[in-house]
Formats: sequence, C-alpha cells, structure tokens
Amino acid sequence: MNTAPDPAAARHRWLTDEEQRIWRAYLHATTLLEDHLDRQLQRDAGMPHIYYGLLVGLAEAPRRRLRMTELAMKAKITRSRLSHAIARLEKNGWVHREDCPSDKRGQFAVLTDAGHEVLRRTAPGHVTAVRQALFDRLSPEQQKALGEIMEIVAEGLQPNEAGADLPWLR
Amino acid sequence: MNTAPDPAAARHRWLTDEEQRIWRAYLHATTLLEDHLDRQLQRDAGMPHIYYGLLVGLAEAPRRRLRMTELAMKAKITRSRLSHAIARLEKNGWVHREDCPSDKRGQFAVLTDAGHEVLRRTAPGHVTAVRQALFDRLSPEQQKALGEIMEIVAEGLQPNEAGADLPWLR
DNA sequence: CGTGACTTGTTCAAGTTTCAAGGAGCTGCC
DNA sequence: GGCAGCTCCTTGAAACTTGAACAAGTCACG
Repeated sequence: MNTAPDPAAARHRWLTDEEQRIWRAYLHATTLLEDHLDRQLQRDAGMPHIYYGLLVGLAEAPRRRLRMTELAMKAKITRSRLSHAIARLEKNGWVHREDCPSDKRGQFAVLTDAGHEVLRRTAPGHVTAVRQALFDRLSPEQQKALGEIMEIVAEGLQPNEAGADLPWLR
Repeated sequence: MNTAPDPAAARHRWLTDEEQRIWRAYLHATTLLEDHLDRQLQRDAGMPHIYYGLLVGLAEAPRRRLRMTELAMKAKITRSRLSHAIARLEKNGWVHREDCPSDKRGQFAVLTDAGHEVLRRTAPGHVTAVRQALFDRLSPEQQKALGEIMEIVAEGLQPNEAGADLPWLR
C-alpha cells in the first residue's frame, strides 16, 4: 500500500505557505507550457509533443534507429505507450519498424526520410516556441538554476533509484 | 549539430548546448514527476493528479462549490475536459452538480462529504510525495528560484496575454 | 420587445494513454 | 535436450483528452 505507519519521519508535515506558493506556480507553469507546446506542434507538425520527441530521439541515434526499449527509456514512457505511438507514426510514414537480426524479439524503430523531413521543417518553429516561452524570459542565472534544479529532481525520480517505480518495465 | 552561428539560420536561433541541456533536464524532470504523482494518486486515491486537483480546488472554494468555468480556469483545463472529469467524479460520489439559480445555463460543481473525506484521507500521503520528490531535495535558495522562474514562465503563457491562446475558451 | 452576438456547459467522434494479459524468444541450469 | 524464468514487444479494452459542434440562456442595443 501507500505510506504505511512510519514513525521515523515527520510524515504529515504540511506544506508551508511559501512551499505551497512554489508548488502551485510549478504546476501552473508546467501545465501551461506543456499545453502550449502540444498545441504548437499539433498545429505545425501534426503530432503531440511526445511524438515529436520520439522523432528527435531517432534522429539523434546512429543510423537513425533505436530499439524499442531504448527509445522508450530515452523518452521516459512505457513500452506499451511507445508501441501505440510508433504504430501511429508508422501510419504517417515517418517511422518504420525493422526486425533486429541479433535478437528475434527485438524491433528497431527507424526514422524515414519523410520523418526526417518533417523534423527539418518544423524544428525551427518549435525551438522558437521554446525560446519564447522559456529562455527569453529568464536571466542567465535563472537558466542555470533551472537546469540544476531539474537535474536534481530528475535524479531523485530516476527509475534505478531505490524504491522508485519503473514505468517502462511494466 | 546545433550551435552553428550560421547567418542563414539566424532567423531561428538554435538552442545552445547549454540551453539544450537545461531544456532536456526540464522535460525529463517534469515528465518523471508528473508520472510519479499520477501513479501515487491513482494508487492511493483512485484518481489521476488532475482530478485530485479539482477536488482540492473545490475544497478551497467558499461553500465547497465553484462554477464549471471557474473551476476549469483554476485548473487550467478546457471546459470539455472538466465536463468529463466531473462526470467521473460524480459517479464516484465525490462531487455533485447543482444548478445555478441566477444563471440557468450555469452549473456548480460541489464537493460532497465523501469527496472531502477522500481528500482528508489522501492529502497527507500526497504532500509527502511532493515533499520527497521536490522540496526535500532543494536548498532554500533553489526553492525560491524555482518559484520565481515558474511564476515568470506561467505569466508569459497566461491566456489573457496578447497572442496567447485561450485553451478554456475554445 | 426582438434580434444578433456572445457565454455556458455538454456531447460526439477521433485520438491517446493506461493497465493487464499474452506470444514469442532468450538464458541458464539440470 | 528440456524447462523455468526472464526480456522484448504487442494487443485490446477501458479510461482519459481533444476539438468541433451544439442547445440553451444571457445580454446589448436598436
């Protein structure tokens, strides 16, 4: 179950007003930004943000291909979700699957030329959107701080961390 | 393949390596955190994070009720999405709808006692999860910086901002 | 009053994500 | 070899989200 009787920690310490303010700002900003980028990419590239990220992941990989599990890990999504997503991208002609010769269970997702072309065409607009929403509004110090903070948070939730769950292994 | 001070590409300035690192850390951390909290609440409270946020929104409102549009704005979601969500929460018995006497088009979403009870029971665990994932890992300075950064970003995407889109008015 | 523009909330259909289950291949061990 | 236990990926159904379209109510203004 959940938080079993654990005498050690101050289990039920509430958030202070200040913490609450920060937490709400976080939720507020992240949902707005995600919505914003999702809409931007849906409009300009015909796919949600996460799908775009998959194409980027493939574009960066050697020979523009990655095993399904690797891509899932890179994108931090479950393999199930990836399976559906690649099916859709395949239908769009932006990705195709290829059998792995060395492991017959394995599949490669491979970025097609059409997929690469979509990226080439839409990446500038996307970068601009990110820049306008985020980097253009923050001082260099704030950018640096943001990077550090996010690295800490990510590290703490890293799946190989003790007690963390393993979304893509389920 | 990114930081080319290419005059032709100057129109859409690429992200520098450092910016890219920050941006990836951001994406990485926010998706992990969202997944983590979604899973925590699904497990302990039987609903996704956003639905939980709706109950919290109602609990904070006078008389534990809010007009649909107000609640949608508060939660930063479309009215359509809210309509579905409230239908589900109503099925759970945690919310019920009430007609607005002064505007016959209007509906109030009202938190029921059962809904309040769910919050009472699950809030501590949720707060703990947020604390462990976020606040416990950041220095006071980092917390402060995070709050400021997120406020700036949110403000920039605020729907009443010029040129921004209005998700909940669509 | 009455008419047109707008608001409120819902609904429908299409798309996406999750969860549980399962087929198939790999691996180690007897 | 044979078999248990694992990994890789997919599937199908249910839950959730989206965007467009809609009925009903309100409002401003002639």
